[in-house]
Amino acid sequence: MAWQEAHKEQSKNRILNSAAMLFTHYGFEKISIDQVMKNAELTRGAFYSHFRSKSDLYAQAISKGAKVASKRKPENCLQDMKDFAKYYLSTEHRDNNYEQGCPLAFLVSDINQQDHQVKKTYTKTLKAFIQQAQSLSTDREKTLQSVVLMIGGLALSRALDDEEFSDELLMACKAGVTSLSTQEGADVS
Amino acid sequence: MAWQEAHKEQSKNRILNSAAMLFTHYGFEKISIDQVMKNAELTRGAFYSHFRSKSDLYAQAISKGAKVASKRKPENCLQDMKDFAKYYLSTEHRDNNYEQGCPLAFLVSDINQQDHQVKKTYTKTLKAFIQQAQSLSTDREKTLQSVVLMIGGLALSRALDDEEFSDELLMACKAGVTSLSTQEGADVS
DNA sequence: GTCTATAAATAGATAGAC
DNA sequence: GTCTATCTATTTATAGAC
Repeated sequence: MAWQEAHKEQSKNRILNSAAMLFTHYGFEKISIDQVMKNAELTRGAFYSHFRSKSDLYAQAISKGAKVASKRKPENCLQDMKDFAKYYLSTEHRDNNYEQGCPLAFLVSDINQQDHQVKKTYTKTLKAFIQQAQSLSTDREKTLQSVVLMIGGLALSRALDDEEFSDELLMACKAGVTSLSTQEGADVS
Repeated sequence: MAWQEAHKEQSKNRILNSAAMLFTHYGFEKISIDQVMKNAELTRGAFYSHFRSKSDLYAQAISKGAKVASKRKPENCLQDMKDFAKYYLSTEHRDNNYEQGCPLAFLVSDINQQDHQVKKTYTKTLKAFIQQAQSLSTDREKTLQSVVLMIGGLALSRALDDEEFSDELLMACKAGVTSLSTQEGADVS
C-alpha cells in the first residue's frame, strides 16, 4: 500500500472510532460532524473526502463499533452464554465505562428513523451477533430470546433513573439467559 | 371548570396527542415544535403557553402515549401474559399501524440522552407497565424477563430491514413470554 | 390563549486555496 | 487530503399585537 493510501486509511479509522464513541455516548442526532472531526483531530472540511454524508458515517460506525465491542469481551466468553451475558449485562457496560458501548443496544430505537443503508448495516450486524451466540447453542429460538434479553435489557437499563431498579433489571436478564442455556442441557422435546 | 380553562385543557390535549404520535412515528429529534403544533392545528407561538420547553413536552408525551397504548389493547389482555404479548409483539404494533406506538419500546435508546425529567417520567411509566404485568404473575423475576422480551423484542424488530427475520424475532419473543408464564403454573423451587 | 415576526444559534454540505 | 470560509436551511425560543 502506498504511503498516501495508508495515511488516508489511518484518518478514516480515526474518524470511525471517534464517531462510534460519540454516537454511543451521546446519540447520533446530538453529535455534529464538527464534533466527530474535532475529536479525531481533523477539521470539518476533510470529512467529505472519506464519507458521502453523515448517514454514510453512521452506517460504517455501527459496523465498526460492534467489532470493537466484540473484541473487548473477556476471553472465556466464548465458552457459554452465561459468561457472555455477565459481560454484556454488566453495570460497566450500562454506564458506558468502556470507550464504546455496543451500538446494537445503545442505538436500537434510533435505527428505524434512519435511511436504508443504516438499517441494512444494523441488520447485518445483529445477524453476526446472533451467529456468534448461536455457536454456543443448539436451539435457535432460545438463542433469539437470549439475545433480546441482552440487547433489550441493556437498552432498557440505560433509560432508567433508578439505579437499584436498573440493577434489578440487569440481574433478571442475566438469570433469564442462564435459565435458557440450562434448559438446553436438559432438552425436552 | 370555566370555559377558558376547558379550552386550554383541550388545546393541551391536542398538542400532547400530536406529539405522542409524531415522536413515536419519527423520533423526538426528527420532529420540530412547529410540526407538532401544525399537526395539532395551532401555531408555534402558542406552544409556550402550555409547555416550558420541548423537553417538557417530551416527558408529558411519554406518559400520555403509554396511557393511550394501554387503553388500546384488547379486552382479554388482562387475563394472561400470553394474550398481552400477542398484542404487544404483533406486526401491527411493530409497523406502527396504530396511531401511536408504545413509547417504552419506540423511544427506549433515546431516553438516556434526555434530561432528568424525561428519564424520571420514563422510569415511572415503565414501573407502571411492569405493575400491570405483575398482576398477571407471581414471580417478579419472570415478570421482568417477560417485559424485556416484549419491549426489547419490539424495539429490535423495528430496527430491522429484513421482514422475515423481524417476524421470526417477534415469534421467538412471544414464545418466550408464553414459556415463562407456563413455568409459573408448575413452579419448581 | 393564540397569532405573526424575529432573534440567535447550530447544522449539513460545498468551494477553493495549499 | 486537509485546511479555512461560507452558503443555505432549520431549529428553539422570545416579543409584541390582538
